[in-house]
Amino acid sequence: MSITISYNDVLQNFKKLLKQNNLKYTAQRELILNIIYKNHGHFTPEDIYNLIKENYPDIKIGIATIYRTLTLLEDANIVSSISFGTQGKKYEFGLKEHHDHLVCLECGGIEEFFDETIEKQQEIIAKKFNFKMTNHVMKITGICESCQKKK
Amino acid sequence: MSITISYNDVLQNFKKLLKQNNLKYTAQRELILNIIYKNHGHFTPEDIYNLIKENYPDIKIGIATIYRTLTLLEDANIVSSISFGTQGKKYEFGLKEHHDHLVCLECGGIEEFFDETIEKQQEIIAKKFNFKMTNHVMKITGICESCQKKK
DNA sequence: CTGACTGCAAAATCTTTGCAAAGAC
DNA sequence: GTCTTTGCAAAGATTTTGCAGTCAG
Repeated sequence: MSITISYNDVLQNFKKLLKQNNLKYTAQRELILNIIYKNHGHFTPEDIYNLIKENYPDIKIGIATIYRTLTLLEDANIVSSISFGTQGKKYEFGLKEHHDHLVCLECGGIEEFFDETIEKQQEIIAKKFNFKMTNHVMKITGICESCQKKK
Repeated sequence: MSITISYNDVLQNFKKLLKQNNLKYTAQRELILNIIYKNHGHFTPEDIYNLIKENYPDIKIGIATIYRTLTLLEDANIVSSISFGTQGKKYEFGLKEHHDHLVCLECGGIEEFFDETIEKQQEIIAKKFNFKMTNHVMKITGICESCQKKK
């Protein structure tokens, strides 16, 4: 479903990108990327902040840096975000194009899926409206299997 | 594509619903429903607030009432909302189930579409994951036809 | 060195809440 | 009259920004 890229490659790519844009490679930026890459999952900026505080108590970091870095990483198509209305966004490693989400209303868990039919159909729709598609989001909300069983 | 319901029917339905839930029919609630129904389109709470201020200068209303009423109307499945990350939500008349959206990044305009293939595929996916779907959102972002022409 | 980056705290957004006064029934 | 609703302003929650000090290259 998706090609696995080693962290080393990801990091090299990130460094190259920073250099190309006259940006600097810093411990904070690396750490944020590292956390998103290694903890496969979906994180709010606060999640990432807390994870860094817990696991790297020596590193000084502010929440603003998390936001700034996530914006940077998203612009660079290294991470992507999924929005939760008023309750903010969650970020994950990789490009949004590659999959969509099933979001559980009960536990907040997220499952991912990729569906060729939906991908293709989106392109057909965009074409029909002469719409130049740059992105798309598909989110199915409901109750996940394990939360259904709990009851 | 959708059945047209007269405003009178909508209003009667709303009144009945209020009564059933021991809620009161007020000028503010009616006005908010009215605006969403008559101005076919997508509105932020602030849009609605401004429209009321402009068109009904005699009515006193606070932004909190708009939020409270929109929540009420959404719970009652009379209006639905579409989320824009940090930048809040837009509300429109009618149920979300009936269509999805094409959102222009340039002008912020929204076009609606309904696609049978996508609707069905969503159900297939939910079933595959044993996921009890209660709702879904599909949003295609990009540049709309008229904004492409402007350049 | 120089300009980019950072943390901090303050500001900006958007939304919700507490409360006394007003209004629906 | 009773109980809900309202407007207001204050509080929350999340995100962004200004700035002086720090750090990468």
